[in-house]
Amino acid sequence: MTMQRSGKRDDILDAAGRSIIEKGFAATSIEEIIVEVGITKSGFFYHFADKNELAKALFQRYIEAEDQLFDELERRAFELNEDPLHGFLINLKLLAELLDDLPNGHPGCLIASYCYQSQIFNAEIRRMNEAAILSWQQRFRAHLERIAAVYPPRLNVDLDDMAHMLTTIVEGAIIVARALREPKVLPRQILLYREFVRTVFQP
Amino acid sequence: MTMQRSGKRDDILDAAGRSIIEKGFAATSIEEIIVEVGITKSGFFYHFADKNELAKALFQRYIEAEDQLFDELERRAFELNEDPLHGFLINLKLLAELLDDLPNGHPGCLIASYCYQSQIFNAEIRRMNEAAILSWQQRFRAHLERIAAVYPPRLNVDLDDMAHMLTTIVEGAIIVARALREPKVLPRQILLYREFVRTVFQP
DNA sequence: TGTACATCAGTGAACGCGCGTTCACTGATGTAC
DNA sequence: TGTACATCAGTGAACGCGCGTTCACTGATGTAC
Repeated sequence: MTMQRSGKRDDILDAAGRSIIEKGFAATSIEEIIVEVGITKSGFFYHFADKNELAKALFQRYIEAEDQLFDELERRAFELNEDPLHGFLINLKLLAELLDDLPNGHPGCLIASYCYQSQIFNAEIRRMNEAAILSWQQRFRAHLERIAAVYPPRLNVDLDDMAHMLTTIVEGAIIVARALREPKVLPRQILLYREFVRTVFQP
Repeated sequence: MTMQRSGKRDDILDAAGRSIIEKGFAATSIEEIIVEVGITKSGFFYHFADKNELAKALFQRYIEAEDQLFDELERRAFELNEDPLHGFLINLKLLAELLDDLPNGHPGCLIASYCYQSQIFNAEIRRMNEAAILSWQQRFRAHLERIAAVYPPRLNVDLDDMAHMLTTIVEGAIIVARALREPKVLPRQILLYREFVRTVFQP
């Protein structure tokens, strides 16, 4: 009989993630995390060398989850059809539906949350933040290029800007949705972006 | 000979604003503010009852400046023409140019910065945040309604969503621009939104 | 014009609390021989 | 199978520092009579 994985490390990451999204990293104390998880402070420092290591681990875990999620959505979107435009439009629809279901807005918040407190993190985390946004940019840009090869754009728009626009809208809509306490803003903005993409490319 | 206004209060607000946008509110200490301004800690507490009052005053000052700025841009955009669509397109162009010039991204950041640390502020500040976003929403929505009355939209889009989209894009683009250290993202995204508006309404 | 008082814009010293971090130790489980 | 040692996942107590806040006081300017 093998020992059950205790998973306290993951519990710490869960609790920290929730709190950081609510209050920011600086305002989230190790004390409150360990109370929620049910360990002592020394238990925390067994898992993480310092508070910055916690931020890093949380960010890594989040980016991996996000990448897997995008992969999965793409897979489902292109499963039953091969047209790049149609597939991307389905992809966006699925993304909107997913973010509609998620209760507290999706974790994408972390990027913005970190971004607004960048000076308290070390350079490594700032590089990770940059890399994450660039990888999404490239992912979206690849879609748009495949589309443009088949459907010449009817407007003179820059594909890089179009790709950045999706990241921009997701991050921005999370802020607006939180500030207004209207979670629907996020899926609705994604669907509006979808209309824009359709208008640009559809004959 | 009247005494020159010392303006230490404004100095405090300036220094605090800069630091909060860099590091967030919780990570900005009163200590570092007073060092930058050149007063003692007690001097700080002469001007503000506590740290939350500082946040509130900063936010108020920022919202007033932002409103005046939008008023001014509208005035200039509609000075030489009366067409609602043409005027709004000029308005967006002016906004993009303005944000292109501003060195550190515009202060719009504060909204997002506060939003991501909302739990450390009191309800009053959260209400102010909500009110600010709603007032922009109404401002943009009024433009779009005037446009739609003259130019029936060629796409089936919701005007509320279209209005929210501008706020969304500004807030989101600030994040992307900061994370990538590419300030041009902000003006470019606004111009892309402008293309969208043009496409929706222009015959 | 002189005096008394009020206000403005702070100073200086002290406070207690909570924070992140350290360090020596421990009890339960795993591994080698 | 028993024993010795190693590792894992923490505990408990203590640390010093910096934070936000308080409070009695002050020197310069403004105002009333």
